[in-house]
Amino acid sequence: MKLMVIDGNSIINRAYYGIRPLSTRDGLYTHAIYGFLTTLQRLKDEEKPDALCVTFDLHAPTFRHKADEDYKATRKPMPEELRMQVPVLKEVLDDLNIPRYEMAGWEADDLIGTISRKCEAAGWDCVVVTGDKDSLQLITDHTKVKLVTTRMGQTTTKDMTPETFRETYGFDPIHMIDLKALMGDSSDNIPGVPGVGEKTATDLICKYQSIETLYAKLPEIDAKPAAIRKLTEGEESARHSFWLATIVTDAPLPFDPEQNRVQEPKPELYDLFLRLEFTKLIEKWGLRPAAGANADLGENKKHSDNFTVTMETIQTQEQADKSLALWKSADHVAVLTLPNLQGVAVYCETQDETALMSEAFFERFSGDWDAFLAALFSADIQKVSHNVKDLMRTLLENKLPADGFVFDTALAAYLMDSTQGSYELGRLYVTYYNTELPKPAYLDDDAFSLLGDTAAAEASFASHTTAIDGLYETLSAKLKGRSQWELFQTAELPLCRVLAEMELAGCRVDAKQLSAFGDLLERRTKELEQTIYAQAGGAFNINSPKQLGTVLFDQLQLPHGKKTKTGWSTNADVLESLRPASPIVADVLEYRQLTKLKSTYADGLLKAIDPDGRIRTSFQMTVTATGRLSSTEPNLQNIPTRTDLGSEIRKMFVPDEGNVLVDADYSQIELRLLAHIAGDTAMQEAFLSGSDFHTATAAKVFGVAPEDVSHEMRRRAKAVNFGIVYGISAFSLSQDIGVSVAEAKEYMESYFATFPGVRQYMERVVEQAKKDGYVETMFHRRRDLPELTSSNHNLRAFGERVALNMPIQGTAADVMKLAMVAVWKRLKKEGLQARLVLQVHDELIVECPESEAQRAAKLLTEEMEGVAALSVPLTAEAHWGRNWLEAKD
DNA sequence: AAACTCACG
DNA sequence: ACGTACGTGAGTTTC
Repeated sequence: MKLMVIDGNSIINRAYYGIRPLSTRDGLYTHAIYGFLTTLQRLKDEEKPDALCVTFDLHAPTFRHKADEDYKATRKPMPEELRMQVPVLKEVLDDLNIPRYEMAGWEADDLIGTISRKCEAAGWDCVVVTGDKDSLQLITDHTKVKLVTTRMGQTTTKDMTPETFRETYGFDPIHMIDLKALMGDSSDNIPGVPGVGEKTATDLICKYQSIETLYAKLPEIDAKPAAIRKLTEGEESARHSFWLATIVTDAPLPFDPEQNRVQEPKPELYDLFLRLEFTKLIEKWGLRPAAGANADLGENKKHSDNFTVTMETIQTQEQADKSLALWKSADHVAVLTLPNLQGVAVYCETQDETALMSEAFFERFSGDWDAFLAALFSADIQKVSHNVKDLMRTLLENKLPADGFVFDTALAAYLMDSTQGSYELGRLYVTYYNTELPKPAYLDDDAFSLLGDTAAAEASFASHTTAIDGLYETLSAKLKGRSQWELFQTAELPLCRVLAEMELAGCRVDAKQLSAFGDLLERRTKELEQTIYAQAGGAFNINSPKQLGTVLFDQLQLPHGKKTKTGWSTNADVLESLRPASPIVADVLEYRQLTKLKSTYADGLLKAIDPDGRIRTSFQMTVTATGRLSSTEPNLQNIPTRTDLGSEIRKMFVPDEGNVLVDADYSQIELRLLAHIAGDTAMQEAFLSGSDFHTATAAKVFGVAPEDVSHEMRRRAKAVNFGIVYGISAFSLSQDIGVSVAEAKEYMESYFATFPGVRQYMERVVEQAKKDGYVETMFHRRRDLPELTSSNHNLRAFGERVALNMPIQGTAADVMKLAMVAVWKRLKKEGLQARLVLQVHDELIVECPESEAQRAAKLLTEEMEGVAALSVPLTAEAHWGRNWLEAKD
């Protein structure tokens, strides 16, 4: 039989610092609890204990068995965001039916010690889970310690048994106490012997096992005279420390392992998890609502627990016509569709029911399906849906209208919190109403699998549609309250149509050229491979960082730089610095470049070409935390351009016969926005003067005339400019431009002296963000920053950098979105054949007949420059050509 | 699934 | 004392 006892304080602490903050919408932080639970699950899977319990420290002000003056005084107080999670975690453990032990005056360590001994006495094995190395003294043949460590947000455990302990430390576990007695432990306020550190102490314990033996033999031991003197003087302290370091194993704790057998959770756990918004865990652990539970949580009665939806299946043309007429007169309807438009559900408040219609699904619709869809998706009916862009693309693919959309619940939820990650309808429902929706059975790609349970599919389909209607009301009110309605109306929502058309249009790619280029890369790769093997003295997988590391650092003995979690880094930065050390390095770098081009771009893009020769990406509207778009399957926003060989790929992006690609990009939009937002007049003047901005910066920062700015000066000034936008640190800047940290610091000082408004802005924005808990763009796009209140230094520093960067990057994203909508409208209005095909953050690409090129270019720059009036010129440049590379200039 | 690397703005 | 720039997506290897 095996019992696992968990040091609750230790594990929740690690979880707290190891995971980025999560909180429920009413402000309860939950990440430490979440982390605790995932760790718990892992430990259970790993150990499969028969019994399980958790201990906690109880910091009662009364009696302390180790009544030292300021015991634990050096330990920092628990941060508030963690403290608030502890009682909730205890609640969770209670609902999980996991016993917890805490006793006033006793530390968790002492309880754990006692529990482990009582287990042994009862003939059980014991596993102690903690991050605290003090507990290692408890290790015996029947008690092992699972040491939990968190590095870079990754939690790993190490099993410490008598054997592994001896391997690591060189003495028996019980002498851990003696070690502590000598070296002390500042976090536990154990003084140890002054002047004796970890190394001396370890040596002594390895030799003499215990302080008893050590002091008995002190006169004759083999050590430096200084050490012997320190030991003599520190003897009393050592004995006192020994007592302090000894974990109590006989605390007056009634304990029987049998009483801690693993049990099923209580039904109440479900509601608790709902309150904590742990929907993922509910699903993963297969929790079900307690029978008869009443969740009195919805703000909106219709959307409270287990709401029932009234549904009607429309089958005849006559019924459809009647409904269509009603929907036209309604304020709005909520709509969802089945895959491939095989069915729709429409919720209309005036009907107070959800109409289900289907071409081939539930009850078959006997009327004209396409005509019905065309009527429903015309401008005559105002519709609310979820993921409108995708629906529009499907509609347009089917040559149906895609008009009259007035709201998108996914986009609205994204504006509410851009760091959520998932905007699935069921999740939103839990977030905003604390209520779960039925599983979305209707979303199954394999349509026929639904036939098995049509009723469930119908119910979930209908309830999701009804849910959209409720969320429309809730979210639109919230957006208005946050001044985000305009951003939603003018940028996000109209962009759906623009993007749907862009995705549908796609980009023509010359498959023949691309595959020829792939072959070229292949041949060159093969050659390099042989050269590298020859230099390495044998074949290995160059693509494996691990194997490459072995070759470079072990076999060839090249100096290693940074390390990663698993070994020495072999990234381009490191290899670049190793170039002079061996010719193999240059070959590896080239090999990397070639294989990247081959697999990601040559092969990757070839696979993505549709039969008509065009590549169709998906633009994601709800992914980035800053408001930018992203592009997937394939990603067309990271097509190479920085090297000559990489640029070859851009030549493969071509227009149709007789057409050209027009490429327009904003010139330094982020820095211009910084000049405007920060209100730095010196920076504004630099832009108004119209000269090259990085050169102008260099001239000012280095105090020379603009014509005397060298290449290197401009390069460094440029790096500082970028660094500022990212929330710079002197260290990173020095890394980036390859100068000393001191020198980088000087540049920054001189930069801030040149542009004092920028420094003021940086201070202002962070201060404001700490006050508000979020930052926002000029157009009120918002990003929550719970990191700023973290007690974790790194996390907080990250939050501060984000606070600096997001308003800049985010405003640039807003500007571009507005420009895209403006360009799209103007192209429509002027009746050009030109159509938008790509967006790459600050760049727009249009395909049009050669005859339209001039007009399209002019139109693009006008609209792009016209969307915002700033204190500096907002400029865009356009060029065109017979491929993407040519069109860049 | 996670880690590493690298392509882009 | 610590760790080190913002935002993405994809291919490959390894566990």
